[in-house]
Amino acid sequence: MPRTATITPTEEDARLQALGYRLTAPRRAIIATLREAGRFCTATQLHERITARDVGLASVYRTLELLAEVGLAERRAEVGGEASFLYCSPRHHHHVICTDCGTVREIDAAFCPDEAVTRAVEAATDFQIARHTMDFHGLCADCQGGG
Amino acid sequence: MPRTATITPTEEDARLQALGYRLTAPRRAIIATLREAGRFCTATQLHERITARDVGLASVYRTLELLAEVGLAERRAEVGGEASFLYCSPRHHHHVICTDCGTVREIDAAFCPDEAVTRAVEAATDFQIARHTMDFHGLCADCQGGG
DNA sequence: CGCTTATTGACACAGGCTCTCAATAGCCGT
DNA sequence: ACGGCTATTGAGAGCCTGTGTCAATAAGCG
Ligand SMILES: [Mn+2]
Ligand SMILES: [Mn+2]
Ligand SMILES: [Zn+2]
Ligand SMILES: [Zn+2]
Repeated sequence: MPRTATITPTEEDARLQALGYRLTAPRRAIIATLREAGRFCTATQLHERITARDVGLASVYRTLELLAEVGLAERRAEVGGEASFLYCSPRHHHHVICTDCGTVREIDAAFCPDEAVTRAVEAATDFQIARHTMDFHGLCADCQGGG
Repeated sequence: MPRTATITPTEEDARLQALGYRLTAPRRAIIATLREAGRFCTATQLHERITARDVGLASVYRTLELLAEVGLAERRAEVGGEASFLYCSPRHHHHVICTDCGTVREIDAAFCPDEAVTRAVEAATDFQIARHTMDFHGLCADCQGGG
């Protein structure tokens, strides 16, 4: 029996480690906070939100940069010049984004465009398609009620 | 017969005008340059590229902001904090983006996800889907040859 | 062809993001 | 478990993108 609660490394943590990056407390905090947010977050927002430990703002930026590089986060341009980041699970997936409250939910590859579509695009463009993105925008269940 | 070459307002120019915005020389230059680039461009890049007239950098920023607002451009976050803009035609369309040289080509709505897919996403998520985005990434014809 | 006023360009300025560097803490080998 | 190597961190200075201000200009309209 484990004496103390074993800190189970999440799947994302493991991925970072596999790529040779050190699994540090600040990184864990940032990743967890971003994942639990379930929406696009700015570095400042995450920095304010992390309370368990004193994480420097520069480290938040550095980690977000790293996550985007590795594919665990998606960077988006925000009006006002401040970038936003969304947590992305390691698996291929797509997004459903609420246009009202900003909530994001992942949907799995079952909804991917048919292989035939990709072939058709290749035929029409002479591109050699390697990957795709697809997002759906609309109102989440909570935001459909009120005006 | 026209004595001088009539400057035909492009479809985008007309759209701006219809929305009550004035069709100025700087705006035309910026739009034309962005459209002809056929790729994501930063404000600085566009500013350097516009030679026909002396356009202020602030005006480039303002126009790009306007275009994004109206739907004639798509804003993207770039590594390094500088935002990039891609010209987007007024019609609904999707993108094929070269992962090597950055060239972007539009493909039309014929490749849209089937209506049934959108319905399935709605059923799976309880969202009310209003619109979607879909981009394909791969190598353009020119970039497939060499390594 | 003038009048009205949206738009421009220059420049000052704000704030997001990065760089530097000494201190800290993962990770590995023992 | 312990110690060493070095990636990583946090603080703060500094850079650079992007915005606000304002007088001058020009688009649109009668
Ligand atoms: Mn995702
Ligand atoms: Mn487009
Ligand atoms: Zn919502
Ligand atoms: Zn290419």
